[in-house]
Amino acid sequence: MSQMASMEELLGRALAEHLPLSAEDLAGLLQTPPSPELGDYGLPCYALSKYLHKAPDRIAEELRAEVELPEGVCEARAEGAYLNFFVDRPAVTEHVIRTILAGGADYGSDQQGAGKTIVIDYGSPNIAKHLGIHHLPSAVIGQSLYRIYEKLGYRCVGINFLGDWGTSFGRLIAGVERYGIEHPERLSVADMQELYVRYSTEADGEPELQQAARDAFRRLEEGEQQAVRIWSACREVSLEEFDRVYGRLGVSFDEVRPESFYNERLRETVERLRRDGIVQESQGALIIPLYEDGLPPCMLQKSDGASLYAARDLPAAEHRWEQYHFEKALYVVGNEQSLHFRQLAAALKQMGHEWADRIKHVNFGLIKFRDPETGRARVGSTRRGEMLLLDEVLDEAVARARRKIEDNAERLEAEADLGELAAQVGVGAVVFRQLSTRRTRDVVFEWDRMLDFEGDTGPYVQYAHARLCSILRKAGQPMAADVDHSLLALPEEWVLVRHLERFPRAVLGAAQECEPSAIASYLLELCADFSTYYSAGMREPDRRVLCEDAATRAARLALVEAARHVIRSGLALLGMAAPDRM
RNA sequence: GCGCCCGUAGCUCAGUAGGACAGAGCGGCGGUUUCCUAAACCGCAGGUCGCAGGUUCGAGUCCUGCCGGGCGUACCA
Repeated sequence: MSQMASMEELLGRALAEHLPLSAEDLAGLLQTPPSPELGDYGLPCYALSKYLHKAPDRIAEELRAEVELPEGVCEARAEGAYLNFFVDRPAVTEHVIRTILAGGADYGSDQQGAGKTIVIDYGSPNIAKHLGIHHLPSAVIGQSLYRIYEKLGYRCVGINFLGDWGTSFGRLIAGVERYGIEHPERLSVADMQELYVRYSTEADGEPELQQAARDAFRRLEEGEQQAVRIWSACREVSLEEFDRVYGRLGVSFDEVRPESFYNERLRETVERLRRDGIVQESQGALIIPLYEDGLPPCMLQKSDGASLYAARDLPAAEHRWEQYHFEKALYVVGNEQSLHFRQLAAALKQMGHEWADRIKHVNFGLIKFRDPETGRARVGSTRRGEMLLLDEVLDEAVARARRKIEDNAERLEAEADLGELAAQVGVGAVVFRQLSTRRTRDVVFEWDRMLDFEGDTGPYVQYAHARLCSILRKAGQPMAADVDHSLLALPEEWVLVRHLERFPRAVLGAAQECEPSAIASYLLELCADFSTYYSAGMREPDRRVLCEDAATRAARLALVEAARHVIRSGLALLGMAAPDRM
């Protein structure tokens, strides 16, 4: 959808007539003054003085006199070293609101990704274990990036790369055999986890048991029937649980691809690497030396011949390339694996894959827990019982949301809405909390913080949306086809319009940085502006959306409708529901 | 030792390709509900932007060094 040139572009072109810079560069220099009284757009002239060899405030003054104001701009003022522009607010307001209402859910969309594919690897849990709170970041960041890139026109492929292969499954198999479990298919995930811990504990300091586990994994790799039977039973049970929990979070995938899928290819890959002289044997293990890249070697096989996860990532990456010829392949995986992904890219490069640099590790901070004794934060461990289940956290969030909703039950239309609404708000709080902070920061888990519904939270945004919906319901009239936008003259209304105008840029920024928190921050600010506007109408009936004057009311309703669209779209980009009432 | 991430108000965090006086939420104090949903709004208090240099007309933002925390660093993923 081609839109009219933005105000920045128009101003950039006008300024370029008088300056030795391109219209694009000048448009980029424009910023929004700290307060609306100063102007709507501002150009800092400091940087220009090195081209013009004049004092910045003189440049501002001279430009003010010279520049021919483009249509829609009504005044330019020199303010010290800044040249500030005042736009024709009704015209901009009309343009912004019309664009949003015409585009609907498409507002903020872009065609930059047309014809391009982005592969996103997220989720990626290990089977035979519950999904814990530490699985939250990858799942929701990945899902949000998926939606953000999709909005920009990319074809996205979400892949859940299941950890179903590796030495740890040797212990599980050995455990089933050792403890005489006859029907492994009847084990629950909890049973498997317990079995794993039991065996690991027992094997501690027992070389025979450790050896038995290694043997079991080797038997699995060799395709021995009993090992395969136990392992695949465990996988089935795990998959069911993953489906359910990811479903609660609103997370889904296009492909659920187990690591074991690459078992065959792995052999071929290793053979090929041997032929090409890329791998070396070292201390009985198989490695790809990466000294030239300043990295430790990438280890493919242990000295007992069992494969390592790095070995599985190579054929998986090649396979993804063959399937999709991706523009980018994102791996939404924690900080702690940053070395692994640098090795992966370097190894692929050595294998001659030019596309290796299209791989991007979208890292995120760890979820940590406060040690009750030392007071210090550190990564949780299953052994210390610090494994918090994703299910538990969501259950608690939904329960709290439910209580809150019951306090305001009169707002609901039907009893039946309660369960679903509680889920939308409770889960929304958890998802938003994760996505509201820049992804690389570590976070210390705290119940009250994770489940907060007030202040800078998901429910705050959802609440603003519900209020907007409520106004529209109460209006009880269809959206007027033609409204007089000049009636939106309140300062708070102008602030809102400027904010709505920024949404497309927020989406582009979030995509560029792979940073969903940019959307979350945007929404919080937008909703704060709306809440201020809304509350101003509490005291003064004239300032309400549903005011006396019919024409003003119609114009304000259009603004409300536009804001509702944007909040709804923003929440969708975060993978959150936008309930109509709460 | 080396690598990656982080270090902004008591706490949790924003700070847009270096630019107009460092912002928000929580917590604290004080207000707001005959009024479009108070999961809200308004006001007050609170900051040597880890430290020291450097680049620049200008640095929370860029460079170097150091300090503090986290996570990695060949047979886990």
